[in-house]
Amino acid sequence: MSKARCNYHHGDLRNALIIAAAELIERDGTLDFSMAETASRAGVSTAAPYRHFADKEELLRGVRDLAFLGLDQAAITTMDAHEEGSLEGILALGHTYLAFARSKRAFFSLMWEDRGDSAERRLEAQSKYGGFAVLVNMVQKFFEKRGRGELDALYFATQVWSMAHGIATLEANQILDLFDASIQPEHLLDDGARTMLTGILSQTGDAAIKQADIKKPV
Amino acid sequence: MSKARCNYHHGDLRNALIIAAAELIERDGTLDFSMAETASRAGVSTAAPYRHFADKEELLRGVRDLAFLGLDQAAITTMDAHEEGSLEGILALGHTYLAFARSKRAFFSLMWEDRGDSAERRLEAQSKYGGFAVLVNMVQKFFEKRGRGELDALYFATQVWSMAHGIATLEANQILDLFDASIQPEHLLDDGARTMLTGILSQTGDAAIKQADIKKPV
DNA sequence: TGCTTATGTTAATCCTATTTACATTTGATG
DNA sequence: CATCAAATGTAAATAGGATTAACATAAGCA
Repeated sequence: MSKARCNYHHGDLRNALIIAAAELIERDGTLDFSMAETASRAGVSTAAPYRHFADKEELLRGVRDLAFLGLDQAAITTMDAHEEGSLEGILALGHTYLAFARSKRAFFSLMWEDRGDSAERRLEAQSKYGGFAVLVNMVQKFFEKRGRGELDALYFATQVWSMAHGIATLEANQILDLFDASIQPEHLLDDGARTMLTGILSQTGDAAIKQADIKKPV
Repeated sequence: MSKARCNYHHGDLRNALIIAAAELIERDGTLDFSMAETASRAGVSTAAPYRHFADKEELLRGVRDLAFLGLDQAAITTMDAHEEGSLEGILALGHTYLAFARSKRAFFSLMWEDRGDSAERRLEAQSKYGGFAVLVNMVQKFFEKRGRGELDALYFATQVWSMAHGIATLEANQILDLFDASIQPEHLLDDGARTMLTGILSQTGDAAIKQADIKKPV
């Protein structure tokens, strides 16, 4: 296509806008970027974004998807760097999560904030939380390696994730150190995760299975 | 004072505005209320709020303080309804926390979001988190009742709180049920809290103390 | 080539926060 | 009590930012 064509039609404006918005969020550390600046950064007029996004919320959801890709990638890298089924790998994944929350605060809050997604979006959302899938997988391998593959990995992964998420959220918002300046988030997380994962193992098989069974009382 | 006086000077506009804003947040379920509507709801002109708050952020901080009072009150009520030192009381406190997060989503996120508080505000903030103080107290009593008063209640309370906070946050944003529709947040929390609190007790005194000691490695 | 759709542009429009200039009240002080 | 300064309100701008309307250009295709 000719230069003129290239000049008028961007070609991939949708993604360019998502990236531009992400850069502004990164630059200012807040989600309060302006549509106008985003557009100008992508080299188009202020109205152009509305050809690709109904409103700012929709653009924000696009940025969120991008952020999830980043976290998922980090999770996979961490998993690959550790022995399959090792506790250490799971703890490292927690550190990765904490590091992400700290270094990308705005993105982190954007990712988990409820932005009134449509039903369809919620349905496909599950596939986006790749990081969580990685955790479930690692917990499963952790149990299997110890001959306890019958334990509900999804359940325990959710439990560990909840704790990691709580610490990460509090840490991202600088609340954790308010009560105890010497607190060490990673240690708190390691300790808690270890307790939850090995606690179930130390019980007798029967008792353990029993606890696993009652995890979802009717 | 005369009627005329009452009419012109509100008398307690600052608080009236905080309450008006809280009502709008409650009504719409979002923090995106307008200053103008807040003012009119309090019966004053749109510029009046600026005599009491530098900007919307400051008003929001006022609302946040109010929200903390509500949570603290709920925490105290829960504590008073249970036997001192009982595990059940601690679990009930977790349920109170979850219920608050679910029924007051907007307030809940407002409370923990980092809103760039000044250093002074951060200093006095600790006194505001009364709910957490209640938890620390209950954990302390829990340990004492079992002859393990030497354990670090602040540390374990933080651990339990982190988990409760994670579950509450995920639940408030409707994320927890995305992976497992049948998941029961309160059960997840009870189970996790029980594991963390009784896990430490089941160890031998020496081992337990050792673990407690290494909780804050230098 | 000529039509239809997609994608951009410019110039409004609208909503809301915040400020400015002016008015009223209160409270302290002589 | 009379008066002045500070506090608290009001009405009328100002400003910034999202979103839309009307119009232009490019692409894809019959």
